[in-house]
Amino acid sequence: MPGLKVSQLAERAGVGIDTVRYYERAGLLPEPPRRPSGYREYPLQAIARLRFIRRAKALGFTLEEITGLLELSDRRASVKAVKRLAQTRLAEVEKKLHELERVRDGLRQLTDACPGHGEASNCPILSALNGEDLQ
Amino acid sequence: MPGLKVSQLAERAGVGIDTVRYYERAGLLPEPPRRPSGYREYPLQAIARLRFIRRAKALGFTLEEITGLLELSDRRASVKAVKRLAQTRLAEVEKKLHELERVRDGLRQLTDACPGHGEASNCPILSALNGEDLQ
DNA sequence: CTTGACTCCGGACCCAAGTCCAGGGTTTAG
DNA sequence: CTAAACCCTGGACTTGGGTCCGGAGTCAAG
Repeated sequence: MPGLKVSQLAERAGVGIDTVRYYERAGLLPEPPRRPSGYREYPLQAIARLRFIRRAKALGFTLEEITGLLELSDRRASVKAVKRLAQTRLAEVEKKLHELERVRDGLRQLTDACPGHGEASNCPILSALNGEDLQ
Repeated sequence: MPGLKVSQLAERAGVGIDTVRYYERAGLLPEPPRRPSGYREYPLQAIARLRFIRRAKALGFTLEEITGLLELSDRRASVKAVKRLAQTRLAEVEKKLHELERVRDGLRQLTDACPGHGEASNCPILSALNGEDLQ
């Protein structure tokens, strides 16, 4: 009883129809068999594959990285490589996190120091952007 | 002694020449006077303005937000509005930070649980992406 | 005066990850 | 049988922040 149409697949996987076709072009989703009319007929596993992609995206993997993950998964290849990919991604996330923490601290310092009224020349935010040190 | 050429301005502000011209088109940098030949001649303040933009970008403001900041600064307008902008940006940063923390925790849990060897079917990372709960 | 470095302009191109469109053909419910 | 709803393709467009290109004009040193 397989034989999902693209819209049914998209529905059940929670993505757009165009996204399904885009993933196919991008090599994340294998080309499904076609009806004589040209309509794509997806097996039920395609749903799982799309959900895999969605979950990986939620963890911040790019489509390129997900392609790698899917290949590893398909080839039943070394768990080592999978773990490496996840660790790499984790390191990136941590780096980004630290950058954002720096930014947050800078903004917090500035907004805390700003009285919220008065002359622009007394605004520490503008002063900082103008390169004057926040003493 | 003002009269910086575009390359001199770009150099001293630490941006590319095309970026200077792009900022002009985008309305962040006022159009400078021209020589009869058409060459732009920048006043020294232009350096400060470009550096302002760089610093604001480092705090994660978009060019659109920076345009607003520059206007407020130019109009010597209410410090209140400046502070509001900074607070909005701070809130966005904090939101993004929390998202990334969630992602980090997810990845960490997965990489910690993964033995790093053995069969793909035992890999908690692939299992999680496949939608099996990490018990 | 010539040469090489600089500048001008408009427009094309880049990245990711889709989204939208037109102009066809197909399927299905009534 | 017909009309609505679906599907096909290829290609253009989106967002943000630039970057690159080509052909033509200009400027400074020797």
